[in-house]
Amino acid sequence: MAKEITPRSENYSQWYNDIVVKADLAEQSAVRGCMVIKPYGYAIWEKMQSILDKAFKETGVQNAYFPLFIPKSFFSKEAEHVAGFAKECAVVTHHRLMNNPDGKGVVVDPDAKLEEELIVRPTSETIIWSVYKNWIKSWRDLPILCNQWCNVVRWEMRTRPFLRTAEFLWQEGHTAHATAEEAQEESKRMVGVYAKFARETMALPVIVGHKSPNERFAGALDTLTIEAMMQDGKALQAGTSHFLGQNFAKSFDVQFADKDGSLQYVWATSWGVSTRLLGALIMAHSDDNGLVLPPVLAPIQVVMVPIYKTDEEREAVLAKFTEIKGKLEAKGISVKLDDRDTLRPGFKFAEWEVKGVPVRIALGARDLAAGTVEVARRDTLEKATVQLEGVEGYVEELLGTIQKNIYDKALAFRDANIRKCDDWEEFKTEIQKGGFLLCHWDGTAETEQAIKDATKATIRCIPVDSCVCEEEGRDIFSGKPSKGRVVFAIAY
RNA sequence: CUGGAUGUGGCGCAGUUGGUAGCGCACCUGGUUAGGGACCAGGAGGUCGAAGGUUCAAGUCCUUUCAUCCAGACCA
Repeated sequence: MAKEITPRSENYSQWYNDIVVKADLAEQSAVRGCMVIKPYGYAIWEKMQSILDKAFKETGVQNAYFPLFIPKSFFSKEAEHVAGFAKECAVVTHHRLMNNPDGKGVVVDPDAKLEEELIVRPTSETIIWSVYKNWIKSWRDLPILCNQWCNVVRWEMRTRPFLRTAEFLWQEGHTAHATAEEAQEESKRMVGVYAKFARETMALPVIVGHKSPNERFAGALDTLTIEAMMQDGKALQAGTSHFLGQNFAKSFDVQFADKDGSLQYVWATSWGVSTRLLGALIMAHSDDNGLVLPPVLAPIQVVMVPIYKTDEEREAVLAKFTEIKGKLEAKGISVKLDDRDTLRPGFKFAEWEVKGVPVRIALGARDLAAGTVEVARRDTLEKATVQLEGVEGYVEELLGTIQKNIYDKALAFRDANIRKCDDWEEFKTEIQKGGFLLCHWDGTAETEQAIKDATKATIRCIPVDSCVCEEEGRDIFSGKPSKGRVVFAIAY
């Protein structure tokens, strides 16, 4: 089985695609720009979902579900919002097919044209706010904290597995509050949930910050983001949390009677992360041998590969493995005993490596005689011979070590690729090398746009919890005064 | 939408100046193997993206068309 992966250094895109395919995460589908997420890839997504979902619920958020289709009239109520999404919407115009009169296949029945077209949701703000209008009458009804796990469709011109697909899975939270402060706090709380998840679960050292006005969500007053650095030095927006002000409340006329009897528009937030997180995971941690999964997210944390020549040896090894497996599972560790009799050990080693399983245990007659076992770790590819007795404790500790090591490695990489830059000429060449540049910015959209036009670099965020750099300086492009540095990078 | 490229067994590819399709991997059978992607022997599987044209003869030449990939443009 050919599983060679193109080295990162040769073609980063190809390297990424290879890992997606060869680690058995996803494949291309018959529909342009849409992918099939395979069981192994989906299992990782399910782990992400369960951890995030728990974190959401701890903050009082409840899950709900809203329609896939949005009447065109709903969608066009918020002017900025529609401007942001209009170019990439799938539209339902008919509701029936009929046999082709010329006998070949089926055609759309022209008589089944919808009076009002339906938009396949690119995001659900509009349909949700049309519903919230009926839910909200009094200050006692607030806050409303809903999240939905669903798919959305954005007809992107160019797609890439996980990073940008025409259809993708995500969660979108939509909250309604009585005051601006409360809404802003909610928005901050949720970006905090994302940052904690990215760092502790995905081992991704993200930077939290505000988006510049140019990069904000269509219809938001403020957008908070977690920005990650990929191994080619490019930035990836991994999650966002928006303070929507009263824009949607006003567009959908959502008002409530306040304690003092006055009628007020509610304040809103929305926040989301998507299967793009899987793309971030792949690009941040993988190496040229394949996927590297942080133990917390790995569907299989430990794989056992038996080595034997005879049936007697096989039975003895499998019996010992089954015993260890029980002990590991008792500690909550997910274990796969690869007892396939048709494949050789070397093949299995390579296969599980491509799939990113954090720990591999190999056991053969030689080990049984010596009372030892071989434990290999995916992140460093190191192998150790350890005592069979108590190996479950060793493995449990190792999983924690690996989780931490993957994070530390990514953090060291990120920090090695962040630098300050105060000279425009230097900026133009440095930014092309990848990595983040911390530069002064005068706060204007014009400057930001000019820099983007000249270099393709955008302001990834105005950091609030790492790389914070509040100091007086002069804008790298315009030379105007600045109160602090922001993060510039070329992004996915 | 702009460039560039590619469509040939499941996957990856070769196929000279046109002569009726081949290789590697995977698959099936049998055997030997087994501590880093095994080996030997045998076997099955394709009207070469689609449509039309030139020709005695088209995977190969011409026209049209469809699809995909890469780089742009685009993208909360």
